[in-house]
Amino acid sequence: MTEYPPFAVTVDLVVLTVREDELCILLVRRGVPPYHGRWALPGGFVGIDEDLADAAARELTEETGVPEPIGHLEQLGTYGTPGRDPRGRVVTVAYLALLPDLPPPVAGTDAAAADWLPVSRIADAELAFDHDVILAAGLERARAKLEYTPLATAFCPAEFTIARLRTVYETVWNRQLDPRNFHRKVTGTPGFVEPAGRVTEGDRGRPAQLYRRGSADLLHPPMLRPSVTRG
Amino acid sequence: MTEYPPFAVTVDLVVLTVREDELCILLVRRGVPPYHGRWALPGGFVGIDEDLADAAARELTEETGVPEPIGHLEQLGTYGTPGRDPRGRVVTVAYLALLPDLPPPVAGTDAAAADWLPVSRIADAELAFDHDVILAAGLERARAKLEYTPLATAFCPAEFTIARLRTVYETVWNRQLDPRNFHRKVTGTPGFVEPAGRVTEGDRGRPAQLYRRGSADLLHPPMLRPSVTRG
DNA sequence: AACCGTTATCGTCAACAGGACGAAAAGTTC
DNA sequence: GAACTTTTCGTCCTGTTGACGATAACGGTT
Repeated sequence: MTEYPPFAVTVDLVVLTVREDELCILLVRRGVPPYHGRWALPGGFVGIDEDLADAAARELTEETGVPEPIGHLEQLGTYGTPGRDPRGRVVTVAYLALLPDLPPPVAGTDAAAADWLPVSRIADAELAFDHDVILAAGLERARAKLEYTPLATAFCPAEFTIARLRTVYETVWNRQLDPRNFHRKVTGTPGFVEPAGRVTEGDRGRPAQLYRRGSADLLHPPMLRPSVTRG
Repeated sequence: MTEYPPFAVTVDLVVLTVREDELCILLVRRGVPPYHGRWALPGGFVGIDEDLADAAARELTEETGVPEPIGHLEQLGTYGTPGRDPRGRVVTVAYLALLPDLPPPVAGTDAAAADWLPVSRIADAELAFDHDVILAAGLERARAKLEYTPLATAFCPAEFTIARLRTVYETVWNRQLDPRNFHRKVTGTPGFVEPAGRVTEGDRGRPAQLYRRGSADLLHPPMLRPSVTRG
């Protein structure tokens, strides 16, 4: 293998959650150069005998403390422009994680701090490396996938109400949805959700039916974003 | 950089086209070990100072002889499971290319032969490395993207008829579509196609209006695949 | 208990989109 | 010219969707 150019390979994570009606991302403040003191996506180098997905899951567990099977983790894209990392030729494989609301994260070894930040308040050029580009790709992927997959359920706990699911859509899409039409559409899409048989208690208003994620992994028909420019 | 594990990075291409009512993929027969004599996706190692997308475009031009701006090229996914390449730890970034029908390719340096093969006739375990998995991902990506993007036009020459676009959909989806409803839907979706002002000549039947690709890169409403199981 | 605010859920109606299919238009082939 | 092929427009009918009224079922207040 000495005949081929040597690269370093990392994984970086776009970890999204919905908390308090805001779409938040897990960021770490870098404790070492380069970009010392800047916010960055959590991530790290891939071991020479480690699978890419395993490395992503390992980093996710390290940063959040949650076991893997919660939420959703998928590959987002790979970024390897020469010069994107001043330490040398580093290719990073970005992963997108969608998680339910969790307790605050713990700082890792290389990170001075780790916290959930609302994506709406992340200014340009605030992030290390090309992480702003990766974040933008993750956001667009998440918004698109809510349309034609049941992945909004990954932002919810195991049992959730239709209203909770609706706030997920409203938060990620930044659009208000009609509660009655949303309820009809979600319960009418086969395999999206299935009733858990229990209801909420203690909240204001009428108790709501609880649901679990259904068996479909593609929505037919899809949940189309409103207010798209049509003819 | 010597402190980090050294990887080799390659690009591999899933190059699809529609020819003679069949979805075809560009494959090369390997002329060197490993997998000597087996069909494989075209690809190669990324230069230490080369961008990933540039490497993909370079390989595409080398194998097909077409300049880049024709068709469509996008990143598909990254595959890096340890052991997928017997030469060592190789991470490959797969790209998906959609091209109009082209003349037969020329064999490259490392390839004994290169040719278009109908995807329907590729048997299991016929491909080198994990290229069968990458091919499956490329096919599914292409099928899905025809639904909500105008990428079917990438399979067509610069000017094309609605009927030509319909055969693209029918071939990629392997489903028959009603010519009248398809015509209404395509011409009614804003930004999908725009008339070129000219008509075909010399064919059988009534001459058809020629169209170019429109300005939209997302279809509203999308072209939904028929015969999906609904309630 | 009576009332009110809040939230969940069901129903109604009109507009629109989409599949099935008839029919006319405009060429080529024999 | 007759037959055939292909494009393009129109019609009918059904199902989906957005706007919104109405009712159900709770907690809190007087």
